Amino acid sequence: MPELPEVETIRKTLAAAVVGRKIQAVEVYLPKVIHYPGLTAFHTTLVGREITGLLRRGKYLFILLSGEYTLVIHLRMTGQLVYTGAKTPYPKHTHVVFKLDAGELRFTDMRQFGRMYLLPDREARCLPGVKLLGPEPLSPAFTLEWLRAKLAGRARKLKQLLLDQSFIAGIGNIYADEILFAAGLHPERPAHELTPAEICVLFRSIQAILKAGIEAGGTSVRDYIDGMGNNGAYQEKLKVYGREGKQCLLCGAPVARLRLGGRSAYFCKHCQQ
DNA sequence: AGCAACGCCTGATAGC
DNA sequence: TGCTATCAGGCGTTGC
Repeated sequence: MPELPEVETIRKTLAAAVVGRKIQAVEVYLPKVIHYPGLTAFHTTLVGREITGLLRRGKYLFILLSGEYTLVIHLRMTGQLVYTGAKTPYPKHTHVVFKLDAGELRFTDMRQFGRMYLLPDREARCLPGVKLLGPEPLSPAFTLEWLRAKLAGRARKLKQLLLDQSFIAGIGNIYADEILFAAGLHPERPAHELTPAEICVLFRSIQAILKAGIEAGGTSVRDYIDGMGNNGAYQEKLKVYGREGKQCLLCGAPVARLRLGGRSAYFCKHCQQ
């Protein structure tokens, strides 16, 4: 599932292929993907525009277009955005195709959760899901002091706080588990219980794990591929996610799993007290 | 306000 | 073999 490192990898790999390309036609096979505007406006607004850049905010991808328009895309669980030659047959679950002056940009999504919004630049930043995002964990806005202040007085469990996009932007289930393992912190620890030293380790772990994920080109554990259709490599570095019952790579104890807010949390009972 | 539960979706897998 | 139940989980919505 595309989290911050995956969306960042898609952004980088796609930018090399599509920036400077012109949109010549758009095909929509699953209209509900287009959340705004209506289908007719979606087509007429896009055709003829040039892709001028790609930005990422949290798990959102912003495709910047000439004339100050932005196509905002959220891939949710199984969305894929791939640049390919026009002759390649459409894979299953291809829902939107942007025909460019060279090649095509295709959106496929098995579970149909992904969404697109086409808006003037100013309004794109005001989308409810975007406006409410917390700080970018790899930006200067994210500091140890900020984290310390935000954790104080929060009774929530650490894992659920890390997954809250209005707290910090871009962390999903896989990296949340890996971050907490790297920090040696139990996923159910109430946020306000952390000592200054633990907050410092958590802060460093958030940045280190996300950076490592980006350097590896993301985690291809199920559906994720980058903008050129290639797998990432971080799945080979996962320490706890998806490893229930297997030996902890630090202490050898079996990796445990518990359910938190309807999703799995993998952790080591010995290393994360 | 803060937080938990639910619905959306298809395919892989487990169990009978 | 073939059926059904369960699970994967981000996020907008709803309700406590």
